Amino acid sequence: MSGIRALQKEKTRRQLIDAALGQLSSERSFSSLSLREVAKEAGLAPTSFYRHFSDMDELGLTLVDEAGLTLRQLMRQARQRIDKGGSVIQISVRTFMEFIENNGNIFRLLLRERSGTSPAFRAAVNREIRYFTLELCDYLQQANKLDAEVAYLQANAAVTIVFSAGSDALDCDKKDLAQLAQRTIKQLRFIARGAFEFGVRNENRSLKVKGETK
Amino acid sequence: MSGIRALQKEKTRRQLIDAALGQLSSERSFSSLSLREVAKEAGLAPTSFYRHFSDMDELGLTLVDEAGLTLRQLMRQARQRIDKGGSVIQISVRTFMEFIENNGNIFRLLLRERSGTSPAFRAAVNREIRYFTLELCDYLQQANKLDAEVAYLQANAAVTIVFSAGSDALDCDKKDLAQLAQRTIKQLRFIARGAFEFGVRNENRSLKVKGETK
DNA sequence: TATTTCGGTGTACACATGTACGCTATTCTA
DNA sequence: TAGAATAGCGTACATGTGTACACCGAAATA
Repeated sequence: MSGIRALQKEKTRRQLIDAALGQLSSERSFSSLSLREVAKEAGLAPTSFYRHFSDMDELGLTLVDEAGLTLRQLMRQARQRIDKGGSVIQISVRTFMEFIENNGNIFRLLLRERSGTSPAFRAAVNREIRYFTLELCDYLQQANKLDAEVAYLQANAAVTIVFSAGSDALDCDKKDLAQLAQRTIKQLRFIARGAFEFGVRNENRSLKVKGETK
Repeated sequence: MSGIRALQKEKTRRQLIDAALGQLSSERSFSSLSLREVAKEAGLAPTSFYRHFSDMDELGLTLVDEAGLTLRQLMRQARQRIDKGGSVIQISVRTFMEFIENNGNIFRLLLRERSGTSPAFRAAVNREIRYFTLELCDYLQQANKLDAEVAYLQANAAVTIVFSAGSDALDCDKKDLAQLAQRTIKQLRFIARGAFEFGVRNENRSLKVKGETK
Protein backbone atom coordinates (compact mmCIF):
# COMPACT_ATOMS: atom_id res chain seq x y z
CA MET A 1 0.00 0.00 0.00
CA SER A 2 2.94 2.33 0.54
CA GLY A 3 3.37 2.25 -3.18
CA ILE A 4 6.91 2.71 -4.28
CA ARG A 5 5.29 2.88 -7.67
CA ALA A 6 2.57 5.39 -6.87
CA LEU A 7 5.22 7.46 -5.17
CA GLN A 8 7.40 7.60 -8.24
CA LYS A 9 4.36 8.44 -10.33
CA GLU A 10 3.47 11.34 -8.10
CA LYS A 11 7.03 12.52 -8.35
CA THR A 12 7.19 12.66 -12.13
CA ARG A 13 3.74 14.21 -12.16
CA ARG A 14 5.21 17.00 -10.10
CA GLN A 15 8.09 17.19 -12.54
CA LEU A 16 5.60 17.82 -15.31
CA ILE A 17 3.82 20.49 -13.33
CA ASP A 18 7.06 22.18 -12.38
CA ALA A 19 8.34 21.93 -15.93
CA ALA A 20 5.25 23.74 -17.16
CA LEU A 21 5.48 26.40 -14.46
CA GLY A 22 9.15 26.81 -15.19
CA GLN A 23 8.55 27.56 -18.85
CA LEU A 24 6.05 30.29 -18.12
CA SER A 25 7.40 33.79 -18.38
CA SER A 26 6.39 37.24 -19.46
CA GLU A 27 6.96 36.14 -23.03
CA ARG A 28 5.63 32.62 -22.82
CA SER A 29 2.04 31.79 -22.03
CA PHE A 30 0.69 28.41 -21.07
CA SER A 31 -1.27 28.09 -24.26
CA SER A 32 1.92 28.53 -26.22
CA LEU A 33 3.55 25.56 -24.52
CA SER A 34 3.53 22.31 -26.39
CA LEU A 35 3.09 18.91 -24.87
CA ARG A 36 6.46 17.92 -26.26
CA GLU A 37 8.27 20.88 -24.75
CA VAL A 38 6.87 20.25 -21.32
CA ALA A 39 7.67 16.55 -21.52
CA LYS A 40 11.21 17.24 -22.62
CA GLU A 41 11.74 19.81 -19.87
CA ALA A 42 10.53 17.23 -17.38
CA GLY A 43 12.96 14.71 -18.81
CA LEU A 44 10.26 12.51 -20.27
CA ALA A 45 9.44 11.07 -23.66
CA PRO A 46 6.54 12.92 -25.25
CA THR A 47 4.23 9.95 -25.12
CA SER A 48 4.84 9.43 -21.43
CA PHE A 49 2.98 12.63 -20.80
CA TYR A 50 -0.28 10.75 -21.29
CA ARG A 51 0.41 8.55 -18.29
CA HIS A 52 -0.31 11.61 -16.15
CA PHE A 53 -2.56 13.96 -18.05
CA SER A 54 -4.90 13.23 -20.91
CA ASP A 55 -4.35 16.67 -22.31
CA MET A 56 -2.41 19.87 -21.95
CA ASP A 57 -5.69 21.36 -20.80
CA GLU A 58 -5.80 18.96 -17.88
CA LEU A 59 -2.31 20.05 -16.87
CA GLY A 60 -3.35 23.65 -17.23
CA LEU A 61 -6.33 23.28 -14.95
CA THR A 62 -4.05 21.66 -12.41
CA LEU A 63 -1.81 24.69 -12.61
CA VAL A 64 -4.75 27.00 -12.01
CA ASP A 65 -5.68 25.02 -8.91
CA GLU A 66 -2.10 25.28 -7.79
CA ALA A 67 -2.26 29.03 -8.30
CA GLY A 68 -5.46 29.28 -6.32
CA LEU A 69 -3.79 27.46 -3.49
CA THR A 70 -0.91 29.90 -3.50
CA LEU A 71 -3.41 32.72 -3.53
CA ARG A 72 -5.22 31.49 -0.46
CA GLN A 73 -1.98 30.90 1.32
CA LEU A 74 -1.30 34.54 0.56
CA MET A 75 -4.53 35.53 2.23
CA ARG A 76 -3.58 33.64 5.37
CA GLN A 77 -0.24 35.38 5.41
CA ALA A 78 -1.93 38.75 5.12
CA ARG A 79 -4.36 37.88 7.92
CA GLN A 80 -1.54 37.04 10.26
CA ARG A 81 0.13 40.33 9.57
CA ILE A 82 -3.08 42.26 10.00
CA ASP A 83 -3.88 40.59 13.31
CA LYS A 84 -0.54 41.81 14.55
CA GLY A 85 -1.85 45.31 13.98
CA GLY A 86 -1.49 47.85 11.22
CA SER A 87 -3.52 49.36 8.41
CA VAL A 88 -5.51 46.64 6.68
CA ILE A 89 -5.25 48.23 3.30
CA GLN A 90 -1.58 48.96 3.53
CA ILE A 91 -0.67 45.47 4.66
CA SER A 92 -2.88 43.80 2.10
CA VAL A 93 -1.35 45.71 -0.76
CA ARG A 94 2.16 45.13 0.49
CA THR A 95 1.48 41.42 0.84
CA PHE A 96 0.01 41.22 -2.61
CA MET A 97 2.93 43.02 -4.15
CA GLU A 98 5.36 40.66 -2.49
CA PHE A 99 3.33 37.76 -3.82
CA ILE A 100 3.68 39.09 -7.32
CA GLU A 101 7.38 39.59 -6.97
CA ASN A 102 7.83 35.99 -5.89
CA ASN A 103 5.17 34.35 -8.03
CA GLY A 104 5.04 36.49 -11.12
CA ASN A 105 4.50 33.64 -13.49
CA ILE A 106 1.72 32.06 -11.51
CA PHE A 107 -0.04 35.40 -11.36
CA ARG A 108 0.48 35.85 -15.08
CA LEU A 109 -1.13 32.48 -15.62
CA LEU A 110 -4.22 33.61 -13.74
CA LEU A 111 -4.43 36.92 -15.55
CA ARG A 112 -4.05 35.34 -18.95
CA GLU A 113 -6.33 32.41 -18.56
CA ARG A 114 -9.04 34.57 -17.07
CA SER A 115 -9.50 36.10 -20.49
CA GLY A 116 -8.28 33.07 -22.39
CA THR A 117 -9.94 30.87 -24.97
CA SER A 118 -10.92 27.94 -22.80
CA PRO A 119 -14.24 28.25 -20.96
CA ALA A 120 -13.04 25.70 -18.41
CA PHE A 121 -9.96 27.79 -17.67
CA ARG A 122 -11.92 30.97 -17.37
CA ALA A 123 -14.35 29.32 -15.01
CA ALA A 124 -11.54 27.90 -12.89
CA VAL A 125 -9.77 31.23 -12.55
CA ASN A 126 -12.98 33.06 -11.79
CA ARG A 127 -13.78 30.52 -9.13
CA GLU A 128 -10.46 31.14 -7.42
CA ILE A 129 -10.95 34.88 -7.57
CA ARG A 130 -14.45 34.51 -6.20
CA TYR A 131 -13.12 32.66 -3.16
CA PHE A 132 -10.63 35.40 -2.70
CA THR A 133 -13.32 38.05 -2.95
CA LEU A 134 -15.76 36.33 -0.65
CA GLU A 135 -13.17 35.95 2.08
CA LEU A 136 -12.46 39.65 1.87
CA CYS A 137 -16.18 40.36 1.82
CA ASP A 138 -16.71 38.43 5.05
CA TYR A 139 -13.91 40.32 6.64
CA LEU A 140 -15.25 43.71 5.62
CA GLN A 141 -18.75 42.87 6.63
CA GLN A 142 -17.87 41.97 10.18
CA ALA A 143 -15.00 44.39 10.66
CA ASN A 144 -16.81 47.45 9.32
CA LYS A 145 -20.40 46.34 10.02
CA LEU A 146 -21.43 47.04 6.49
CA ASP A 147 -24.55 46.13 4.62
CA ALA A 148 -24.00 42.77 2.89
CA GLU A 149 -24.40 44.12 -0.61
CA VAL A 150 -22.19 47.11 0.03
CA ALA A 151 -19.53 44.86 1.53
CA TYR A 152 -19.59 42.63 -1.51
CA LEU A 153 -19.38 45.52 -3.90
CA GLN A 154 -16.46 46.94 -1.99
CA ALA A 155 -14.67 43.60 -1.86
CA ASN A 156 -15.23 43.03 -5.54
CA ALA A 157 -14.00 46.50 -6.48
CA ALA A 158 -10.99 46.21 -4.21
CA VAL A 159 -9.94 42.86 -5.66
CA THR A 160 -10.34 44.25 -9.15
CA ILE A 161 -8.15 47.23 -8.35
CA VAL A 162 -5.51 45.14 -6.64
CA PHE A 163 -5.35 42.59 -9.44
CA SER A 164 -5.05 45.36 -11.96
CA ALA A 165 -2.24 46.91 -9.97
CA GLY A 166 -0.61 43.51 -9.84
CA SER A 167 -0.83 43.30 -13.58
CA ASP A 168 0.84 46.69 -13.87
CA ALA A 169 3.48 45.66 -11.39
CA LEU A 170 4.52 42.81 -13.66
CA ASP A 171 5.62 45.28 -16.33
CA CYS A 172 6.99 47.83 -13.90
CA ASP A 173 10.52 48.93 -13.14
CA LYS A 174 11.38 47.90 -9.63
CA LYS A 175 11.91 51.48 -8.60
CA ASP A 176 8.41 52.53 -9.66
CA LEU A 177 6.87 49.75 -7.64
CA ALA A 178 6.58 51.72 -4.44
CA GLN A 179 4.72 54.52 -6.19
CA LEU A 180 2.35 52.04 -7.76
CA ALA A 181 1.65 50.59 -4.34
CA GLN A 182 1.00 54.04 -2.93
CA ARG A 183 -1.45 54.87 -5.68
CA THR A 184 -3.23 51.58 -5.21
CA ILE A 185 -3.55 52.20 -1.50
CA LYS A 186 -5.14 55.58 -2.15
CA GLN A 187 -7.59 54.09 -4.59
CA LEU A 188 -8.59 51.43 -2.11
CA ARG A 189 -9.19 54.19 0.41
CA PHE A 190 -11.48 55.94 -2.04
CA ILE A 191 -13.49 52.79 -2.34
CA ALA A 192 -13.54 52.11 1.37
CA ARG A 193 -14.60 55.63 2.12
CA GLY A 194 -17.32 55.60 -0.51
CA ALA A 195 -18.62 52.23 0.62
CA PHE A 196 -18.71 53.45 4.18
CA GLU A 197 -20.71 56.54 3.27
CA PHE A 198 -23.21 54.59 1.24
CA GLY A 199 -23.33 51.85 3.82
CA VAL A 200 -24.35 54.36 6.49
CA ARG A 201 -26.97 55.91 4.28
CA ASN A 202 -28.40 52.51 3.62
CA GLU A 203 -28.91 51.98 7.31
CA ASN A 204 -30.55 55.27 8.21
CA ARG A 205 -32.53 56.40 5.22
CA SER A 206 -34.41 54.61 2.49
CA LEU A 207 -31.65 54.72 -0.09
CA LYS A 208 -32.45 57.80 -2.03
CA VAL A 209 -29.49 59.42 -3.64
CA LYS A 210 -29.69 62.32 -6.00
CA GLY A 211 -33.13 61.08 -6.99
CA GLU A 212 -31.63 58.46 -9.24
CA THR A 213 -33.46 55.45 -7.87
CA LYS A 214 -36.20 54.66 -10.36
CA MET B 1 -1.70 59.45 -58.51
CA SER B 2 -5.28 58.27 -57.91
CA GLY B 3 -3.87 54.81 -58.02
CA ILE B 4 -6.26 52.15 -59.20
CA ARG B 5 -3.53 49.90 -57.99
CA ALA B 6 -3.03 51.44 -54.56
CA LEU B 7 -6.77 51.38 -54.18
CA GLN B 8 -7.03 47.68 -54.76
CA LYS B 9 -4.15 47.13 -52.40
CA GLU B 10 -5.87 49.04 -49.66
CA LYS B 11 -8.97 47.00 -50.28
CA THR B 12 -7.34 43.60 -49.87
CA ARG B 13 -5.46 44.94 -46.87
CA ARG B 14 -8.81 45.61 -45.32
CA GLN B 15 -9.91 42.12 -46.28
CA LEU B 16 -7.02 40.75 -44.28
CA ILE B 17 -7.86 42.91 -41.28
CA ASP B 18 -11.50 41.97 -41.45
CA ALA B 19 -10.66 38.32 -41.92
CA ALA B 20 -8.60 38.40 -38.75
CA LEU B 21 -11.26 40.26 -36.80
CA GLY B 22 -13.86 37.86 -38.10
CA GLN B 23 -12.00 34.84 -36.79
CA LEU B 24 -11.73 36.21 -33.28
CA SER B 25 -14.24 34.81 -30.84
CA SER B 26 -14.54 33.82 -27.23
CA GLU B 27 -12.76 30.60 -28.11
CA ARG B 28 -10.26 31.93 -30.58
CA SER B 29 -7.55 34.41 -29.70
CA PHE B 30 -5.45 36.39 -32.11
CA SER B 31 -2.30 34.55 -31.12
CA SER B 32 -3.97 31.30 -32.07
CA LEU B 33 -4.63 32.49 -35.61
CA SER B 34 -2.22 31.37 -38.28
CA LEU B 35 -1.08 33.41 -41.20
CA ARG B 36 -2.49 30.77 -43.52
CA GLU B 37 -5.92 30.81 -41.93
CA VAL B 38 -6.22 34.55 -42.16
CA ALA B 39 -5.04 34.57 -45.75
CA LYS B 40 -7.48 31.85 -46.71
CA GLU B 41 -10.37 33.64 -44.99
CA ALA B 42 -9.46 36.75 -46.92
CA GLY B 43 -9.45 34.77 -50.13
CA LEU B 44 -5.73 35.11 -50.63
CA ALA B 45 -2.86 32.75 -51.22
CA PRO B 46 -0.77 32.40 -48.05
CA THR B 47 2.27 34.01 -49.59
CA SER B 48 0.29 37.05 -50.66
CA PHE B 49 -0.06 37.96 -47.02
CA TYR B 50 3.49 39.30 -47.10
CA ARG B 51 2.57 41.95 -49.63
CA HIS B 52 0.69 43.70 -46.84
CA PHE B 53 2.20 42.70 -43.51
CA SER B 54 5.64 41.37 -42.77
CA ASP B 55 4.31 39.40 -39.88
CA MET B 56 1.22 38.31 -38.04
CA ASP B 57 2.44 40.61 -35.29
CA GLU B 58 2.24 43.58 -37.61
CA LEU B 59 -1.35 42.69 -38.44
CA GLY B 60 -2.05 42.31 -34.74
CA LEU B 61 -0.73 45.74 -33.88
CA THR B 62 -2.90 47.16 -36.62
CA LEU B 63 -5.88 45.49 -35.02
CA VAL B 64 -5.02 47.03 -31.67
CA ASP B 65 -4.88 50.45 -33.26
CA GLU B 66 -8.23 49.75 -34.84
CA ALA B 67 -9.60 48.81 -31.44
CA GLY B 68 -8.25 51.99 -29.91
CA LEU B 69 -10.02 53.95 -32.59
CA THR B 70 -13.29 52.24 -31.80
CA LEU B 71 -12.69 52.95 -28.16
CA ARG B 72 -12.26 56.66 -28.69
CA GLN B 73 -15.27 56.77 -30.92
CA LEU B 74 -17.06 55.25 -27.96
CA MET B 75 -15.90 58.11 -25.78
CA ARG B 76 -17.29 60.65 -28.20
CA GLN B 77 -20.60 58.85 -28.26
CA ALA B 78 -20.73 58.91 -24.46
CA ARG B 79 -19.85 62.62 -24.39
CA GLN B 80 -22.69 63.47 -26.70
CA ARG B 81 -25.14 61.59 -24.54
CA ILE B 82 -23.82 63.19 -21.39
CA ASP B 83 -24.04 66.68 -22.82
CA LYS B 84 -27.70 66.02 -23.47
CA GLY B 85 -28.07 65.66 -19.72
CA GLY B 86 -28.20 62.69 -17.36
CA SER B 87 -26.04 60.95 -14.80
CA VAL B 88 -22.48 60.79 -16.05
CA ILE B 89 -21.77 57.47 -14.44
CA GLN B 90 -24.96 55.85 -15.58
CA ILE B 91 -24.57 56.95 -19.16
CA SER B 92 -20.93 55.98 -19.31
CA VAL B 93 -21.60 52.48 -18.08
CA ARG B 94 -24.52 52.03 -20.38
CA THR B 95 -22.49 53.21 -23.33
CA PHE B 96 -19.65 50.92 -22.46
CA MET B 97 -21.93 47.93 -22.11
CA GLU B 98 -23.43 48.61 -25.50
CA PHE B 99 -19.96 48.84 -26.93
CA ILE B 100 -19.16 45.42 -25.57
CA GLU B 101 -22.31 43.92 -26.93
CA ASN B 102 -21.51 45.19 -30.39
CA ASN B 103 -17.74 44.80 -30.35
CA GLY B 104 -17.16 41.85 -28.10
CA ASN B 105 -14.31 40.45 -30.10
CA ILE B 106 -12.45 43.73 -30.35
CA PHE B 107 -12.75 44.16 -26.61
CA ARG B 108 -11.56 40.59 -26.09
CA LEU B 109 -8.55 41.40 -28.22
CA LEU B 110 -7.65 44.30 -25.95
CA LEU B 111 -8.16 42.32 -22.77
CA ARG B 112 -6.10 39.40 -24.00
CA GLU B 113 -3.22 41.25 -25.52
CA ARG B 114 -2.90 43.48 -22.49
CA SER B 115 -1.65 40.46 -20.58
CA GLY B 116 -0.27 38.69 -23.62
CA THR B 117 3.21 37.54 -24.48
CA SER B 118 4.28 40.34 -26.80
CA PRO B 119 5.75 43.43 -25.14
CA ALA B 120 4.81 45.48 -28.20
CA PHE B 121 1.19 44.40 -27.94
CA ARG B 122 1.04 45.08 -24.25
CA ALA B 123 2.51 48.52 -24.78
CA ALA B 124 0.05 49.29 -27.56
CA VAL B 125 -2.97 48.26 -25.53
CA ASN B 126 -1.79 50.13 -22.47
CA ARG B 127 -1.27 53.20 -24.59
CA GLU B 128 -4.87 53.08 -25.79
CA ILE B 129 -6.14 52.61 -22.27
CA ARG B 130 -4.00 55.48 -21.07
CA TYR B 131 -5.56 57.81 -23.63
CA PHE B 132 -8.95 56.65 -22.47
CA THR B 133 -8.04 57.27 -18.86
CA LEU B 134 -6.50 60.67 -19.44
CA GLU B 135 -9.56 61.92 -21.26
CA LEU B 136 -11.70 60.84 -18.36
CA CYS B 137 -9.22 62.42 -15.97
CA ASP B 138 -9.48 65.77 -17.72
CA TYR B 139 -13.21 65.59 -17.58
CA LEU B 140 -13.28 64.79 -13.87
CA GLN B 141 -10.76 67.44 -13.06
CA GLN B 142 -12.68 70.25 -14.62
CA ALA B 143 -16.19 68.99 -13.92
CA ASN B 144 -15.61 68.20 -10.24
CA LYS B 145 -12.76 70.63 -9.60
CA LEU B 146 -10.62 67.91 -8.12
CA ASP B 147 -6.98 67.88 -7.23
CA ALA B 148 -5.00 66.62 -10.26
CA GLU B 149 -3.67 63.55 -8.51
CA VAL B 150 -7.02 62.64 -7.03
CA ALA B 151 -8.68 63.05 -10.41
CA TYR B 152 -6.14 60.76 -12.02
CA LEU B 153 -6.51 58.13 -9.34
CA GLN B 154 -10.26 58.25 -9.70
CA ALA B 155 -10.11 58.02 -13.47
CA ASN B 156 -7.68 55.14 -13.34
CA ALA B 157 -9.75 53.24 -10.80
CA ALA B 158 -12.94 53.87 -12.71
CA VAL B 159 -11.49 52.63 -15.97
CA THR B 160 -10.18 49.55 -14.23
CA ILE B 161 -13.58 48.79 -12.74
CA VAL B 162 -15.40 49.37 -15.99
CA PHE B 163 -13.00 47.23 -18.00
CA SER B 164 -13.30 44.48 -15.48
CA ALA B 165 -17.07 44.69 -15.65
CA GLY B 166 -16.79 44.55 -19.42
CA SER B 167 -14.75 41.41 -19.11
CA ASP B 168 -17.42 39.87 -16.92
CA ALA B 169 -20.09 40.98 -19.33
CA LEU B 170 -18.48 38.92 -22.07
CA ASP B 171 -19.17 35.72 -20.16
CA CYS B 172 -22.53 36.83 -18.84
CA ASP B 173 -26.03 35.69 -19.63
CA LYS B 174 -27.87 38.50 -21.29
CA LYS B 175 -30.43 38.62 -18.51
CA ASP B 176 -27.79 39.16 -15.83
CA LEU B 177 -26.30 42.05 -17.72
CA ALA B 178 -28.55 44.70 -16.22
CA GLN B 179 -27.59 43.60 -12.71
CA LEU B 180 -23.93 43.71 -13.59
CA ALA B 181 -24.37 47.23 -14.88
CA GLN B 182 -26.16 48.26 -11.70
CA ARG B 183 -23.39 46.87 -9.53
CA THR B 184 -20.77 48.60 -11.61
CA ILE B 185 -22.59 51.88 -11.29
CA LYS B 186 -22.66 51.56 -7.52
CA GLN B 187 -18.96 50.77 -7.41
CA LEU B 188 -18.18 53.81 -9.51
CA ARG B 189 -20.19 55.87 -7.07
CA PHE B 190 -18.13 54.53 -4.21
CA ILE B 191 -15.02 55.67 -5.98
CA ALA B 192 -16.45 59.04 -6.92
CA ARG B 193 -17.64 59.66 -3.43
CA GLY B 194 -14.35 58.62 -1.90
CA ALA B 195 -12.37 60.72 -4.32
CA PHE B 196 -14.57 63.69 -3.59
CA GLU B 197 -14.08 63.38 0.15
CA PHE B 198 -10.34 63.06 -0.15
CA GLY B 199 -10.20 65.78 -2.73
CA VAL B 200 -11.94 68.21 -0.41
CA ARG B 201 -9.80 67.26 2.51
CA ASN B 202 -6.76 67.82 0.41
CA GLU B 203 -7.85 71.38 -0.19
CA ASN B 204 -8.76 72.35 3.35
CA ARG B 205 -6.62 70.39 5.72
CA SER B 206 -3.19 68.90 5.57
CA LEU B 207 -4.26 65.39 4.63
CA LYS B 208 -4.37 63.56 7.89
CA VAL B 209 -6.64 60.57 7.97
CA LYS B 210 -6.88 58.05 10.74
CA GLY B 211 -3.28 58.79 11.59
CA GLU B 212 -2.08 56.63 8.71
CA THR B 213 0.17 59.21 7.10
CA LYS B 214 3.77 58.45 7.92
C1' DT C 1 4.62 52.58 -76.79
C1' DA C 2 8.36 50.06 -74.31
C1' DT C 3 9.80 49.06 -69.80
C1' DT C 4 9.48 48.66 -65.01
C1' DT C 5 6.94 47.82 -60.85
C1' DC C 6 4.31 45.03 -58.06
C1' DG C 7 0.07 42.44 -56.15
C1' DG C 8 -1.10 37.84 -56.49
C1' DT C 9 -0.32 32.67 -57.48
C1' DG C 10 1.43 27.85 -56.98
C1' DT C 11 5.08 24.83 -55.74
C1' DA C 12 8.18 23.22 -52.46
C1' DC C 13 10.64 22.52 -48.24
C1' DA C 14 12.00 21.96 -43.50
C1' DC C 15 10.05 21.82 -39.22
C1' DA C 16 7.11 21.10 -35.01
C1' DT C 17 3.13 19.20 -33.35
C1' DG C 18 -0.29 15.52 -31.23
C1' DT C 19 -0.81 10.94 -30.73
C1' DA C 20 -1.45 5.71 -32.12
C1' DC C 21 1.06 1.53 -31.43
C1' DG C 22 4.04 -1.97 -29.67
C1' DC C 23 7.82 -2.98 -26.58
C1' DT C 24 10.43 -3.35 -22.02
C1' DA C 25 11.39 -3.48 -17.25
C1' DT C 26 9.81 -2.99 -12.81
C1' DT C 27 6.41 -3.14 -9.28
C1' DC C 28 2.16 -5.01 -7.57
C1' DT C 29 -0.91 -8.75 -6.55
C1' DA C 30 -2.69 -13.30 -5.92
C1' DT D 1 6.88 -17.23 -7.03
C1' DA D 2 3.96 -16.76 -11.39
C1' DG D 3 1.17 -13.54 -13.68
C1' DA D 4 -0.98 -9.05 -14.20
C1' DA D 5 -0.51 -4.15 -14.27
C1' DT D 6 1.73 -0.10 -15.64
C1' DA D 7 5.31 3.89 -16.08
C1' DG D 8 8.23 4.96 -19.55
C1' DC D 9 10.43 4.48 -24.21
C1' DG D 10 11.09 4.73 -29.40
C1' DT D 11 9.14 4.62 -33.89
C1' DA D 12 6.04 6.34 -37.11
C1' DC D 13 2.66 9.13 -39.39
C1' DA D 14 -0.56 12.64 -40.82
C1' DT D 15 -1.24 17.39 -40.40
C1' DG D 16 -0.46 22.34 -40.09
C1' DT D 17 2.96 25.80 -40.00
C1' DG D 18 6.09 29.88 -41.92
C1' DT D 19 8.29 31.22 -45.81
C1' DA D 20 11.74 31.02 -49.97
C1' DC D 21 11.42 31.06 -54.85
C1' DA D 22 10.08 31.60 -59.58
C1' DC D 23 6.49 33.16 -62.29
C1' DC D 24 2.48 35.90 -64.34
C1' DG D 25 -0.33 39.74 -65.83
C1' DA D 26 -1.94 44.25 -65.11
C1' DA D 27 -0.98 48.88 -63.78
C1' DA D 28 2.46 52.62 -63.58
C1' DT D 29 6.03 55.11 -65.58
C1' DA D 30 9.19 56.86 -68.99
